[in-house]
Amino acid sequence: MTMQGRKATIYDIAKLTGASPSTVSAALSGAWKARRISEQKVELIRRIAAEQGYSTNMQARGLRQAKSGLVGMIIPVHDNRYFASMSQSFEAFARDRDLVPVIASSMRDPMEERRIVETLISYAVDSIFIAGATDPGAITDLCAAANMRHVFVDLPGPGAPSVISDNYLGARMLTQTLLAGVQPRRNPARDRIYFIGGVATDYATARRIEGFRDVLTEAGLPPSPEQIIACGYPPKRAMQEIAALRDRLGDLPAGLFVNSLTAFEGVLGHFVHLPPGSFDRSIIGCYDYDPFAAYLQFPVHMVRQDSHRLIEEAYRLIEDPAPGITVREVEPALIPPRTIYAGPFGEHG
Amino acid sequence: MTMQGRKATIYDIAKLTGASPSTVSAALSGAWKARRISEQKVELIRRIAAEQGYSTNMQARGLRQAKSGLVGMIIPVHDNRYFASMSQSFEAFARDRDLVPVIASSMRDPMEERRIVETLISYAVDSIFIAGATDPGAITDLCAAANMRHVFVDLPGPGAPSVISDNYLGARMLTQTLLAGVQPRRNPARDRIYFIGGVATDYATARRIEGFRDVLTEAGLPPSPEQIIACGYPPKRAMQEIAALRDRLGDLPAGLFVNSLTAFEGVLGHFVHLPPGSFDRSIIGCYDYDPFAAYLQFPVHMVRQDSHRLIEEAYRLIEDPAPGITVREVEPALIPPRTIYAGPFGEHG
DNA sequence: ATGAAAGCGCTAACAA
DNA sequence: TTGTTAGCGCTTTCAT
Repeated sequence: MTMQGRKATIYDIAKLTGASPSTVSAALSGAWKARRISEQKVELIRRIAAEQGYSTNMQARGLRQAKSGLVGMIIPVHDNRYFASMSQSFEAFARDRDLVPVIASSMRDPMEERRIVETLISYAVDSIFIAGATDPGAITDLCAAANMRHVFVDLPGPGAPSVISDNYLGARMLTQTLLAGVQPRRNPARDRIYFIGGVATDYATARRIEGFRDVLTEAGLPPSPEQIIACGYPPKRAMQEIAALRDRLGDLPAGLFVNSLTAFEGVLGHFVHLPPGSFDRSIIGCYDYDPFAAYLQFPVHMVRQDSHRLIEEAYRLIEDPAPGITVREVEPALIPPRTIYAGPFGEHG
Repeated sequence: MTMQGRKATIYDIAKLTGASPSTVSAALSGAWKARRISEQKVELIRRIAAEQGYSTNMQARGLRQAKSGLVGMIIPVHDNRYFASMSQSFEAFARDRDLVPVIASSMRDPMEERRIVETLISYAVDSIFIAGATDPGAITDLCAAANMRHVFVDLPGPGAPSVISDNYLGARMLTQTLLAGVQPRRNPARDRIYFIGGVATDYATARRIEGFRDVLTEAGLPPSPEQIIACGYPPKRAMQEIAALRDRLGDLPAGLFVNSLTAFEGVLGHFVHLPPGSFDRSIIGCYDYDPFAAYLQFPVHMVRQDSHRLIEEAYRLIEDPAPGITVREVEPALIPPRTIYAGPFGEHG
């Protein structure tokens, strides 16, 4: 054990072991069978390197090999159960491949999104996973110019493979469930199901609205435009909108399809001020799952997207790209109220 | 707009603009006042660079400057509201400094923790933030050997500055609140407050147990050992333990101090099977805040640790290190039941 | 079975 | 005001 100032390099180890830098490099990087270095020497080099606290300078290796050992992912926000579990899976699969994950959040800002992609390219990441992109076209352009492999998760992008969850199916399932549970009170406006949250031009939201609309239409209850309140993702907006809706209706609607956890947070922010029992005549659903939302004061039907499989498939698509632009769909699951689902990392805390 | 195979380098731009590589470098890196390059030339270089889709190769720059522009952080898990909001803040502050955050989760595995530190060192990150370390000593050793600046968040480490939240105070506040709310039923064992979750040897948990114990002792109710169930963080363990406890007592205890969100998830997993009304005679508290936990079927008193300030202070300590080993404490806040708190990123979704 | 040397793309001294 | 050159630490031919 030595060391003080500078970090040890292969030259230091070379000097200490009497081998050449290239031998040290090969011994330490595992490329030593090909070079047929004696096991003895490898042992010695390994020992001395460990003693010196040597570790490969990844910037140098990366520069030389024109790759970094990093993988990038862009998510809208960290502080959201859906994306947080994506991060967890992304990291796990990255580790399996000895890659270091770099996860950045865009706050759903297209400008920020592009900045992040440029940064990741600068760092020569292996590939980029883009979840919940707001401007997939721009991203593909940037990546194409830099010859960067990328995959879209959660919404399809042009010119790159995508793995998305079946939003149409999920929305249908949730809407059907809500529909089966509405308790009419002879108040036409109130007795409808409302859709709240998300951005209507976002792919995922658009597909969910389609599912929502189709199920209602098939039931002979085609939704009017004011039933679809795509007020964005920020909690505050959803809070304002649900308050306004309740004002208009004089009550909560018979059914509520909340389109994201963040919108649901806002809805909850409003509910908090309501007297208990206010929800008895409403049925609530949320697209996306949160364990704590499973046991609220009122039952909540949730759709759980399988973020783990989403990421797994995304890695697959990146690693052996099929010819043409692939779009792979993963089925979401309906989680009944009061159900705690333990994810793939449930053993940890 | 050109480009096909290789990415453009400063040499390409140099050739295209008739300037030298170093001029191009200076023009593009912003170091050009010092070099007094004519604005004209800078403009030209900028334009051509943009046209060529040039972007700095950060591995090369990093190798040359012996730093990478990356900052590392280690958290136990991504999928947890407390650590997820830390990530969000960590990223925001990193961006302010033009640094790229690399966030890795250790799953509270000391081995993994060390592996991550080594990896981050290999990538020459600027500094490392360690949240919820399980083996701070080992981390400091590794960092010291590599001369790596680091800061402990959430628990104090040896040989490096730390910024922690005042766990003792938070636990006192929460315990006092619970104590004030217990509804005795003349059943000595049941009428007590139980502490569940966490690892007794972890710093944070230890401090919280102290606070818990002290408040109870001051109230003339010194806790017996079986009142403190430090069964770890995994939800499943907490679920088993709360079930066992309920078996022993024949009922839920009068008060429950849940020591983390993950343990709380487990507790909830048990509660789900209980008939409604089971909680009317229990008062529940949770150390750490989750917006969805604010509106459960039963009221929950929560302690919100100010992760944003924690991270802010940590950056401060890293950037101008005070002489000696600093430990800075940040006060947590008690959040009453049914309160939705909007964090610093509440505008986003 | 091993060593010498070139070069990845950049920046920083040093010249001019 | 700008150009030349060395070198960051590594991998990789090419010799031997």
